[in-house]
Amino acid sequence: MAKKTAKTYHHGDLREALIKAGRTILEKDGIEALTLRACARKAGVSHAAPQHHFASVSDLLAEIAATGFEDFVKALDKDAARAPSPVEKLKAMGQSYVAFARERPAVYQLMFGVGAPQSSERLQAAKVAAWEQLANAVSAAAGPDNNEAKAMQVWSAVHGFSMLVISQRLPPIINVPQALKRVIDGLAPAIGARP
Amino acid sequence: MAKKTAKTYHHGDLREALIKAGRTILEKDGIEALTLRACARKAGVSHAAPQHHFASVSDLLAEIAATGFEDFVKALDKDAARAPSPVEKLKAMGQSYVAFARERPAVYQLMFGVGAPQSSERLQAAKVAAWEQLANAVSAAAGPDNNEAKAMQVWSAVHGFSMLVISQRLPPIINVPQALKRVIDGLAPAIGARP
DNA sequence: TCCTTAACTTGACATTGACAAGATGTGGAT
DNA sequence: ATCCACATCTTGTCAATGTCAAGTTAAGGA
Repeated sequence: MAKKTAKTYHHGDLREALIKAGRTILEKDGIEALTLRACARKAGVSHAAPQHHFASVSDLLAEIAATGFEDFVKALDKDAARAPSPVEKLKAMGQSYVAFARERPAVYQLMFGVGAPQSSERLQAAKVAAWEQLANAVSAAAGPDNNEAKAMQVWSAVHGFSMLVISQRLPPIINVPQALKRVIDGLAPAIGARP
Repeated sequence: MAKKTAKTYHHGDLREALIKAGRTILEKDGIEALTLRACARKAGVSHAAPQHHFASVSDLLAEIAATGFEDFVKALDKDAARAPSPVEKLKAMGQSYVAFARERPAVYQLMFGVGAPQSSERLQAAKVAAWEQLANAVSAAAGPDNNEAKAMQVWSAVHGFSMLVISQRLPPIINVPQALKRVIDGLAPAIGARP
């Protein structure tokens, strides 16, 4: 206890319990297993109980995606903190980015999937935090000019690589670690950062 | 007639009709409307008719995705043909790539989504064709060294940008055309191509 | 002409998201 | 302290979906 926020009524905090259950299902059995009813079952409540906390399944998915973004930002921060220079920080974040996607493909898919839900205050906040983290790292490494476009360029590279790897769309010829190294090493030059 | 392949039995060619119906639904109403039964309805057959042509819904989606890849390769080829030099061809293909994704987000999502189906001979062939088209363009612009890694770098950049744009994950600050220009202009330098 | 067999239909089942109506318990008002 | 309004949760139901099973239709060779 003490961690929970609401601590209301019967269940204790069904809202957070459902989000946590969903996150567990997502990481264990993939996104196709992530249903409203499965979350309710895992939380030990009836199939219609989530209705009072989430207007639709999309709202629940948004909250689960938000926890994904929160963990994502933490992971990148942690790895960036170890790096000495801004450029090294940027590269470390790139590595961390791809590693997150490869280790939690289902979560990453939910976070960045096309059909993923848009709204949810918590999700919006988490997305903004992720973006600012990236934009700040790029600014630190390359100066403030063309800040957004440069950040988009970096983001596109690591995001595209991650998506291609986890979506299994790569031809078998590809040496993934070698290609990853090339993508990471290309980040700083792309934004005109002095090494 | 004459275009159809099987021309069998009652319907004429239900297999192709279902693929075409699916493609229409996909582009008109998005991927969430693309169901087996909806395709059957659109083709004017009963809900279980597709069973004899596609073992599961995943197999039908794979064939629809294959048509997407086929159109995709055609579109890139067409735009690349207009460009004079290898580097210009590469840039034209990048533009064409992003344009395809933005014009047909649902099709693109089906083609590259994480949950998208893997098998299907036709899909495999179409994917290989797309990859070779890209690899050849990169080779022509940058020479044969590190061919695959360079192609992956280019692919990651345009794919990541496309996915971010169509998944609505961008902060509103972003100037999309400006960011796109930066991504495209970055392709040739990234692979060490002489302009 | 018949008959094997592919193509298609009808009907069914489990699962899902969503809704409605009832049961339950919490916390504040009196 | 008692009671009541209301949030919380349950039970039951509905339409839609993918899949399967069994029956029906028609095509093309024997």
